Formats: sequence, structure tokens, C-alpha cells
Amino acid sequence: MGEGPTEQVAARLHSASIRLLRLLRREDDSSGLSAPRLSALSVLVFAGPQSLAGLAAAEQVRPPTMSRIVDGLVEAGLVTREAKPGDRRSVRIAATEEGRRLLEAGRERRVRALTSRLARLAESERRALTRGVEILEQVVR
Amino acid sequence: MGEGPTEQVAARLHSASIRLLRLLRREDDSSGLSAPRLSALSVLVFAGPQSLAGLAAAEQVRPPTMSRIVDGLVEAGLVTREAKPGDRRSVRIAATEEGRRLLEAGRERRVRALTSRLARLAESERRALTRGVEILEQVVR
DNA sequence: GGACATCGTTAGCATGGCTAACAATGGGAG
DNA sequence: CTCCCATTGTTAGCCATGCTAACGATGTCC
Repeated sequence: MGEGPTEQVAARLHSASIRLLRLLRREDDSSGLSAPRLSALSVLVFAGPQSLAGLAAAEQVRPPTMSRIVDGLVEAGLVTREAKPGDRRSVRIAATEEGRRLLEAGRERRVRALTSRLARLAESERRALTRGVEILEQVVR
Repeated sequence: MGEGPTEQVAARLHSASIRLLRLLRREDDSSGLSAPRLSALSVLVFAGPQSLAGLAAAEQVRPPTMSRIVDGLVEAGLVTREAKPGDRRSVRIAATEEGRRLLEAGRERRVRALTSRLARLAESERRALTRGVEILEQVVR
């Protein structure tokens, strides 16, 4: 049965990741944005401008759902939606400068909260964690 | 400005965790439960029976929101809601056996998906990742 | 140029988020 | 014991977010 050591570390990594993001999510309250809007904005900032379909796929929601999330972000001035030059069916959605700033401020709050936790570790532990993160990056690529 | 190595590893861990859970979330479709219901059920299974307020706090939502999520879980037969013996204001919410089974099946799909990714790593990398996970567990505790 | 494919939006529904207000119970202070 | 207040959860009512179905507009291909 599935109880090898690889499966065990998978289960523990899964659980720890959930806990980590649950902790950091508390920092998002002050952003004034809902989780779906914040997450969509984050894709636009870090992965660049997207079509609606691309953004919906990245967020694992259906296009009509994403269309309304984008409505809200446009109204808030955090995102622009313009017709794509070569294909007028499609739409190019991009973060505005204000959107970038707002997202970056939120990300910094999250990273700061995590940094203060990592600061309690011993130096050797931080090194080992860094190595683990490098491997994790490879896993999720 | 804040650009020390601890902050860098915090930022990378943050980003990698988001990507990881985004990947694994795809396994949840077949559960037939929405994300909020699945997440609330998960708390009940892994942390044991809870009051409504406790469950709401764990999920970082307000009590009325959690009350309706519990309604849905009760209707689906995955959870029971009963008056607490010593204090009839309070309720005790607990997962049913069926709830436990459903949650465990979903968790296994997620862990299996992650395991198959970890299987591609070299043995030394898996060891280093395991060490990193141990430290991460300490960080989120 | 006409059939079909693709992309996004609209419509309409269920669920999930909130605050405000309420009912019920519990727990003292006097 | 009684009254006042705190605590707990639900109800009501709003808006946002998830879906499918259906549609309009545009692109593509024969």
C-alpha cells in the first residue's frame, strides 16, 4: 500500500503548505480586495498581461466568472481591458501601475510576516530550508 | 531596503507554496464539494469536533458564513450538528464517518499527485526536501 | 462566401462572503 | 432570586463569486 517515504513527505509538505498559506492569508485583510481579485491581479503582475481565457485557466475558474472579476478590478482602476490588436475577439488584460503597487504592498506584508517567523530559526536551519525551497521550486515548475 | 537572504527565501517559499497548492487543487474537482465546504470538513476531520465559532475562526470567516457552510455539509450527510451538553447555546460540529471517508479520498488524490512529482527527484534531493519540510513544519506550528 | 471554430459576454441560478439584528442561554451583582 | 449583561448561534438581506446555457462578434478555412 502507499506508505513509502516519498508519500509521507508529500503528505507532510501538503499539510505544511496549507498551514503556511492560511497563516499568511491573514495579512490580506488590509488590502481591501477579495481573495479572487487579489489572486487574479497577482497573475497579471507576475505572469504579465493575459487573455481572459488564459487568466481564467490560471485561476481555475470558468471564463464568465473571470469576466466579472475583471469587471471589478477595472472599476477599481487596478487593471485595464483592451481589445487585442490582431484579433478583435480576444482581449488583453493588464495590471495598471496602481494595481502593481497594491499587489506588491500586500505581497510585502505576507513576506514580512513569513520573514519574521524564519528569523527564529538557527542559521543552519535556514540554510537547509533554502535548499528545500530550491527543490520545491523545481517540483512545482 | 529589506533584501536580506532570509527575506529572499521567505519570498521564494511563499511563491512556491502558492504554486504547489494551485497544482494540487485540480485534484479536488472529483470530490463534488466546493472549496469552502472541503476546507471546513478538513478542519473537522483533522482537528476534531469544533464549536461554530471555533470553526469560523479556523477558516477565517464570520460565524454566519460558517453556519451556512455547515448547513450544506449537514444536508450532504458529511457532518453532524448537535447541542453541546454543558452549554446549550453552543453547538458541537463533527464529521460523520462518510465525511471522513470523502475527505480522506480527496486528500489521497492530492498526495498521490504530489508523490508522483516527488518521484522524479534524485534520492539526495528527496532527503534535502524532507529536511526542509521538517523545518517548515516548525515554522508553521 | 458560407459553415464552423473561437472568444468573450449576458442571463440566471446556487453558494459563499459580509453586517445588522435577533433569540436563546449562561453568569454574575445585588 | 432577579435582573442585567455577555456569549453563542441563527436569520435577514445585501453583494461577490462559482457554475451552465445561450448568444454575438470575430476569425478561419474550404
